[in-house]
Amino acid sequence: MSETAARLMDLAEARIREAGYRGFSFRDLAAEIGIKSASVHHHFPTKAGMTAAVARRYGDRFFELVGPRPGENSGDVIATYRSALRNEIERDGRMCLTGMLGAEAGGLPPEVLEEIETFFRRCIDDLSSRIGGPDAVARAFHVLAALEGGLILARAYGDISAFDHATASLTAPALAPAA
Amino acid sequence: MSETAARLMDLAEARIREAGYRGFSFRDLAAEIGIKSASVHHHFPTKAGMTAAVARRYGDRFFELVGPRPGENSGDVIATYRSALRNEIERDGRMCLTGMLGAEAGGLPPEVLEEIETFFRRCIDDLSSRIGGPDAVARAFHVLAALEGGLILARAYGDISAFDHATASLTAPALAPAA
DNA sequence: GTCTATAATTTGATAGAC
DNA sequence: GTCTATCAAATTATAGAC
Repeated sequence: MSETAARLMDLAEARIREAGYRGFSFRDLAAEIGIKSASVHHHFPTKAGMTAAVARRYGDRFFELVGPRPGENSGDVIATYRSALRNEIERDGRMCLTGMLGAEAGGLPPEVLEEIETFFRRCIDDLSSRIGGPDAVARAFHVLAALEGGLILARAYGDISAFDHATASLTAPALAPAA
Repeated sequence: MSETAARLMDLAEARIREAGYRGFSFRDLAAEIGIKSASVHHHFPTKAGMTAAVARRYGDRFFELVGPRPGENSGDVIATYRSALRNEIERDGRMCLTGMLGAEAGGLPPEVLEEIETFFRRCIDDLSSRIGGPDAVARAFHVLAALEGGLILARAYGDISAFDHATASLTAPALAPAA
């Protein structure tokens, strides 16, 4: 992949995380790096295809980032996921790409939807297998939901501490909620 | 408010929950009820203003729906919120309106953002005061995040059981996570 | 790989008649 | 309250020269 294509994907990723699938245009991306929109189409024929490629790359990076380390325990896994997603909003105040596109799922081209579904299935598979125990799958769903929802709250509040409040109990389950 | 205006708001709400703020147009709404887009502008001068009105009405309905009942305990409150948000995806497979707009926060007109922020603040205030206890605020954040994130997962999976898995532990905290 | 040029459509919004 | 007519801008995409 050319460096121009990579820069275009970087820009598209940032815009999608900021305003969603309909929140960016080829003209925007082109202008930002000083080329024309027709040249963007040379690298990515369609917007749907480009978005699917961005989502796939996002997933690849994510799973490399949260990959298992020898000797970890289940608490480490959740903290790793939490840290990875917190980093998104800490960097630039934006959503997780797949969280954004998951919310918008009903209005997305099929090829994008497929990438999003693949990403989340992979998350649940990975998380649940590393958490282990009888309720591992449900706990994986819960962790992922709290993290994505925590990002939404932090966005709405314009304050990262909303994410911290929302997700603190995930990594300290032993001390957790009492009625 | 005229019945036409109410129907337009209903349609806008459904579209936003499906594809976000940029996922609907005045022409779409107009066509669906058999009028012209110029007539929509008569009821709602701007798209941003209409969306803010839709968000406000959504919040008013929501808080009426989850309003406190005498004699409830903290478990009831969470179950009430859970049921209210589950109902969204159960009805038509769509997101919570404010969850969608919260994710898109970075790309929204200020007047819409303000409504979203107000909604979530009110949620946290209400939830935390009814949950009570020393960690009430953090628990309120956590509950709300898990519910909104649960909706995202259900959308991405195209399966409401993702929401159920993700949020089941919220209403049974005593039996919850063990390492 | 980038450009000019252009097509076909959609968008938010306005003016003014009825 | 709805219409026709229109606007200026933006959008995705293509053809073909350089």
